[in-house]
Amino acid sequence: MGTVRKLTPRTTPVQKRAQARREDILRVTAELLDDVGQDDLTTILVAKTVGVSVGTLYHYFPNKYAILYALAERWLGEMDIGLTELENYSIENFGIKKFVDIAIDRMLVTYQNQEGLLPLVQAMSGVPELKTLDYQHDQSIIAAMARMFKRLGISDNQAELTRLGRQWLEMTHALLLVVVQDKPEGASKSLADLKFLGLSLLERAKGQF
Amino acid sequence: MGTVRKLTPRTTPVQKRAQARREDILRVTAELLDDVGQDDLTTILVAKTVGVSVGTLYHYFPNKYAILYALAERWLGEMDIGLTELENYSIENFGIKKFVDIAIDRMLVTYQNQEGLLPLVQAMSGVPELKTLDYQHDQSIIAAMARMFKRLGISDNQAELTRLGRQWLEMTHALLLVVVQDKPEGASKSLADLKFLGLSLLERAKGQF
DNA sequence: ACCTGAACACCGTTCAAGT
DNA sequence: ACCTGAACACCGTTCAAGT
Repeated sequence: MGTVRKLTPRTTPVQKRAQARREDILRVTAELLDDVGQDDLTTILVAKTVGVSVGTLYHYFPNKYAILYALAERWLGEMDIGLTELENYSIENFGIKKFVDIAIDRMLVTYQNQEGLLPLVQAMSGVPELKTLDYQHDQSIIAAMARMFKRLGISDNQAELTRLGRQWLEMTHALLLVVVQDKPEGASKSLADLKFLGLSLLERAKGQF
Repeated sequence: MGTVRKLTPRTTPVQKRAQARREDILRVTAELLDDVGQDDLTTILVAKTVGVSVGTLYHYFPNKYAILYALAERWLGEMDIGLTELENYSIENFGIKKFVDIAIDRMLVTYQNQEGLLPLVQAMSGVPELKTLDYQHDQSIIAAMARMFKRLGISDNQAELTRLGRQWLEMTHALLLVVVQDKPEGASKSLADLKFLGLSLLERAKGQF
C-alpha cells in the first residue's frame, strides 16, 4: 500500500559508529557484570556508563537479557571455534592422553579470555531467556565431544558417547571455573587434576567396550 | 527508660501457627521456584499463593532473599547432617573404594530430597545476598572432606587436602546435579561414573604422597 | 538513522491502621 | 501477636518528539 521510500544505503560511517556503540554496550555490560553482578545490573546503569540514554540502549537491544544473550553468544561462539580447531586435528593419531591435554588447554583459553564469565554463566543458567541458548549450546558441545571420542576409539555406542560427552562437559566446566578462579599456584595443580580426571573418564569408558 | 511489659510467654498456639505459616512460606517458595524460576518469583506471587498479604510476608522475612536464604540454609543443613553421619563412621577401616561409595550415595540423598534445588543452587551463586552463605558452606564441606581424606591416609599435607576437598566438592556437585536431572537409566550410569571419578581422584592423590 | 527523556506498568519494601 | 493494603521508590520498557 504505502510507497517504499527508504532505499538509501548511504552513510556507512553511520553504520560503523552504530556498530562501535553496540560493542561499547557489550563491553560495558561485561565489565559491570563483573563489578556489580547481574542483580544490580540495571539498564539505567549500563546506559549511563556507556554515556547514552535508556532509549538508545533499547535501540540496539530489544531488552535487558538480549544484551546478556549477545554476550553469551559471543562466548559460546569462542567455544565453538575452539571445538572446531580440535576437530580439525588428526585426533586418531593422538592417543587419549595427548587429546585430553590439548582439549582441556584449548577450552581453558576460552574460559580465561571471557570477561565477567562467572556472572555470565550464572545468568545463563538462572535466566529463562538465556537457558534455551545455554541448553542448545551444551548439546552442541556434547555432540562435538562425542564425535571426537568416537574418533579416539572410545566407543561406537552413540548413547554412551553422548552420555560421556555430558559428563565431560559438566566436569570440565565445573573444574575449569575453579582453575580460572584459583590463585596461580593452585590453578596449575587443579588443571593437572582436571586433566587426570578427564583421562580417567575416557580410559575407563574405552576399557568397557 | 520505658517499662518492660512484655513478659507473657502465653499463647504457644499462636507461636505454633506462626511457625506453621513460616513453613508455608518456605514450602510455597520452593514450589514456585521450581515452577516459575527465581526471576519470576515475586513477593506478591508468594504472598498470594500462601494466602496472605505482602505485609505478612515481611512480618516473617525481612526481604525476598531472606526466604531463599532460609531455604538454602535448610538444604545446607541437610548436607551437614550427611557429612556428620559420614564422619561418624570408622572411615579408617573402609578403604577408599567403600568410602567413595558411601559418601556419594549419602550426598545424593540430600540432592534428591530438596525441592526446587536447581533454581535454589543457581540463586545461591547468582545473588550476592546468598553468595556469602554459599561460600562459607563450601568451606565447611571442603574442611569436612579434607578431614576424612586425612583419616583415609590420602595425605598429611593440609593444603593438598583442602585442594582435594575443593575438587571433590566441585566435581560431585556438578555431577550429582546431572544425576538428579537424568532419566533413571542414565542416572545410574552417571552415578557409577561419578563414583569412579571420585575414586580416581583420591587414589591418585594417595599415590603422590 | 540515531537519540532523548518523560511516562507507564510492575515489583520490593514500608508503615499506619486494624484485630 | 499478627495481619492488611495503600503508598513510595525504583527498574524495565515504550514512545512521541527531536537531530
